[in-house]
Amino acid sequence: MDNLKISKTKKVSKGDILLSFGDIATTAYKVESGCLRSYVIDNVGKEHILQFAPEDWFIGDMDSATNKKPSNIFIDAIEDSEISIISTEVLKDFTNLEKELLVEMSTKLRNNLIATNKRVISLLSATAKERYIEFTETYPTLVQRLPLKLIASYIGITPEYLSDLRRKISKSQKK
Amino acid sequence: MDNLKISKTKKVSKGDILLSFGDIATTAYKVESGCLRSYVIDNVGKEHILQFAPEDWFIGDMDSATNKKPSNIFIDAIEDSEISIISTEVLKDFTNLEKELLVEMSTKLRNNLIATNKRVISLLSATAKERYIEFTETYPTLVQRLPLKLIASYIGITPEYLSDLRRKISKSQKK
DNA sequence: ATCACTTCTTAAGGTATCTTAATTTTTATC
DNA sequence: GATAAAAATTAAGATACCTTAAGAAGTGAT
Repeated sequence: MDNLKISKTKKVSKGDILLSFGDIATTAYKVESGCLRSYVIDNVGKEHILQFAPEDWFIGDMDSATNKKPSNIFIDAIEDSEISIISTEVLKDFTNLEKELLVEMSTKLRNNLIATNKRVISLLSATAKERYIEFTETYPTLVQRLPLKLIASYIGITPEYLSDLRRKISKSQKK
Repeated sequence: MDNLKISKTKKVSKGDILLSFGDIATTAYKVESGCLRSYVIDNVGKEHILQFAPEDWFIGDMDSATNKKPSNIFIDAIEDSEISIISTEVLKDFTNLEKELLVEMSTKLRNNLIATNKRVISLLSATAKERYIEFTETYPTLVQRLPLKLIASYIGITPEYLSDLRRKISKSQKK
């Protein structure tokens, strides 16, 4: 289950930017240790996190890599990390790939799509509080590990409001 | 580009339900004419539309079909439609599929994932007004064709508020 | 054409979530 | 271990969007 062409690993420091708005993505990343994230910056300059990628996760801009167009997102390291670099050549055209790799790709794409669909459902139909609780259940280790403001950005609320929610939640649990 | 096992077509009437909450999905649908939609019902009984499927689109519950678990969604016809029924057996395990089919699947999954990611970005970072304008640009034919309340549900707002937004938008264009 | 039904509009008041800003707590650095 | 820097908390006021409700305008069936 690891047939993607992978370079030897590389170390990056917290804060290092691996992909910027406007770049055309030619590589994606597999995180060996540490944590990366992808995010957009909206019209009013605010960041919104699309993905966290801790150990064993992949991260990249599939749209930019597939369609050779300038990226709308940023990818950076939110912890000192060790990463493998993966060429995204394969994404553009699947016809010449080996069968084994195709099976791996399809499986990853399918699972990613299922997860992303769940996130859409959550954003459409759940309150901020519900989304936060979902996040803690889905990513219990990340909740411990990441600063509150990054979690707030991922679930689509401000850090101030998440702080508030946490207080309310812990208050209601004490009874 | 049409190697999925497809039955002969079937006619369904507006309002017919093809998949209900709690069902385990064993089929997906390709729409030949008309339009289907998928949606969830939230904690307070409100519908949220996940997808519209007009002509030539596929629709189904990939999570339920892949993992053989009860669906969280509904699929129904929002117009009288003609559909082809596709077995979702293939989704569970890709290892035994022909290469050609794998290429087709991967491509569809990749494109779907790119589109779904864009929707997440939009829900996280755009206002209701911006999301509506995006929708009109992305699906100009659907805007004409679908009732306002379904569009509102898709972009994550109430029909009353969308009606308001439309008025404001047309007012600002008249100047 | 008429009646029922659904969709759309409009408006008033309400709520979830945001903004701003000041204070406290935690973390990192020399 | 002191100081600076970053993160988290708290609170007050603001706003985007929702709820409710009532009327208007379409749409379909007889």
